[in-house]
Amino acid sequence: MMNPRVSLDQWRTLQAVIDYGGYAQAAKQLHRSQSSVSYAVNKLQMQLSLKLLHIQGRKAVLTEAGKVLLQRSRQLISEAYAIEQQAHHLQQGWEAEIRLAVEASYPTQLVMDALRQFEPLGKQTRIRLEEVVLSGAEELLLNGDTDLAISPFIPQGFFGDELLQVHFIAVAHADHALHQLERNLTTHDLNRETHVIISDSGSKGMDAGWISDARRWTVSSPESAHKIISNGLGFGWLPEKEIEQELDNQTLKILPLNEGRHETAILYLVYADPDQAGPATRQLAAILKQVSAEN
Amino acid sequence: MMNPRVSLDQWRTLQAVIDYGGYAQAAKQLHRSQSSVSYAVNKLQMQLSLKLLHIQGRKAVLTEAGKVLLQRSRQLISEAYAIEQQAHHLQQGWEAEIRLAVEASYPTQLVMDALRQFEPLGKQTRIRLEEVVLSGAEELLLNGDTDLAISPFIPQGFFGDELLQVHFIAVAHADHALHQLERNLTTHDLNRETHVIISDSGSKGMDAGWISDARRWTVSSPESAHKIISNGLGFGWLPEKEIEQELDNQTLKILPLNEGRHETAILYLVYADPDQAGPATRQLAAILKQVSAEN
DNA sequence: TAAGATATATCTAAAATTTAGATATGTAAA
DNA sequence: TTTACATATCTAAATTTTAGATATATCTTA
Repeated sequence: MMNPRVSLDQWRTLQAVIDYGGYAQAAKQLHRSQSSVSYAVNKLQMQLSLKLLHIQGRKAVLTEAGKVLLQRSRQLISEAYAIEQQAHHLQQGWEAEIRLAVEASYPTQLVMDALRQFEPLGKQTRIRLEEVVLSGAEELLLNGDTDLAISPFIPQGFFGDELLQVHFIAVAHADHALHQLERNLTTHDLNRETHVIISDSGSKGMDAGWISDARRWTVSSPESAHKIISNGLGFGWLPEKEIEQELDNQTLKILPLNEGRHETAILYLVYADPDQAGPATRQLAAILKQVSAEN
Repeated sequence: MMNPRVSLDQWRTLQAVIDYGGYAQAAKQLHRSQSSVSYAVNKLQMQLSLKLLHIQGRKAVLTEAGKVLLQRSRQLISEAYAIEQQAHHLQQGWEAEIRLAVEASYPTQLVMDALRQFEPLGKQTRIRLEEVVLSGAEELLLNGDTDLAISPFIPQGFFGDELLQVHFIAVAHADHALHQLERNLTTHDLNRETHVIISDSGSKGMDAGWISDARRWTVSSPESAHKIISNGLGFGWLPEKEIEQELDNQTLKILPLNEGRHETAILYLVYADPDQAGPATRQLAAILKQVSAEN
């Protein structure tokens, strides 16, 4: 097995000799005697059977081998230190990992903004991000497979805060048949065309839209739905924010429905367990609320 | 400054407890007493103010924090060990880095084959690969900026071995004007067409081909030349190996020249200094000769 | 070129850390 | 309940590391 014989302290001492410009200076900085520093470095060189420093005049200078190994040892030391930092964060209750489930209609940009803000505060906390659709978040919450979820509803027995309202608009490509009728559309009109709907990533199979549609395409992400509709292959409800530009330049047009032209989905931030949530989870939750509110 | 307080030995001991299934077993494997192992792990937990193990029944089991930190500490230990390995290789004279300059007309596949063979023998030796053209290798050799070079000639005062002969063939795309004449070509014919030549990556500016060409495109790599010629935008001499397929399927055709239809470039493996070359450099040189000979 | 200042090397005893061995305590299996 | 197994703790011994004193070497400067 791997059994390092050189101690971190020895590497650290070597670094100090170089960084502070000599054995004596290193000794002072490390609050140790010069002979102690000398001992540590000599032992290191002895163990490696390799000279890392040579005395040039009366100054210690790195050999070629010394340069190479010093550089690697710096990484080693900082990794060792980072582990201890993480231990400290864990000791204070910081989680090593947060599992976050995000409903796909929640704007990706906001997730990214939140993670960027969280990162420096996150103290070594990894984020495991899962994108889910509709009841997908609920399923993860019920199974205890996520710590936080952004979901369009709050499952029974859970707590959550409103994060964001997403406005869905019924649209089709400007060239789509539904836009050629030039009158308000009826259910009958819609039933003759391909309806693009987003399927559920959970296993419960709750579908949005009219389940009764004869002709429909089911896709697993809003991006796919968007792409299909933008290509004129069907109609459907898409998040307002995502299609602003296409509405502006008239590639997509709002369907002239009598009702249901707009649908609003409210996205909630749901905790797996608000009491057991650690400080990192709370921190991330706060940031998510903030970026959502700013939006 | 970063000053780890936990020693490698402590992390190593924690690992042993887990890997060998208990304090007693770890002690046996580490040739230490059970109380010594107990002491090391306790000190570790004390220093981190964090429980890493808890006793379940009469067995030591990792806590959640313990799992996270153990995993990271494994990396730490193996990095520490790797540094010592590299020290050993350096001690034996293995170079930390080999700088290799390769003439672009040397087949990339052979470089890759050689590096793949070298890697396990290379003992932590990094390779710095530079692709050069014509006098580029010479310049690096003269400036001491490379250890090994694959070059089309051996600069004054250097030593080298023949590696490979590269056959260049004068070609143009089948649809190219030069192929429509259906007779042997004259210098005059060539001068009316675009000649694609490879420029020099050195600063001396030795160009291959006829410097006198009125119409010529100068490119900095054989790949670019190949691409241009394959697109019918000019003619030029390309390495036989690289265009075998295109000659077979007749996209490229050999120019019916009276002379100079073929040109042979000999590539040499040149040492910056054969006496000072370390074992890794010699090893790599041997592999390069071998893969070149097999070709 | 000699003296003083600066820097590393080495020696020894003291201090600190780590280890082993003995024993205590607690759990699981027979 | 007894036995076997596993970790915890205590103390003294062994080992490692440290400090302080001093030696040796180099650079600076007069």
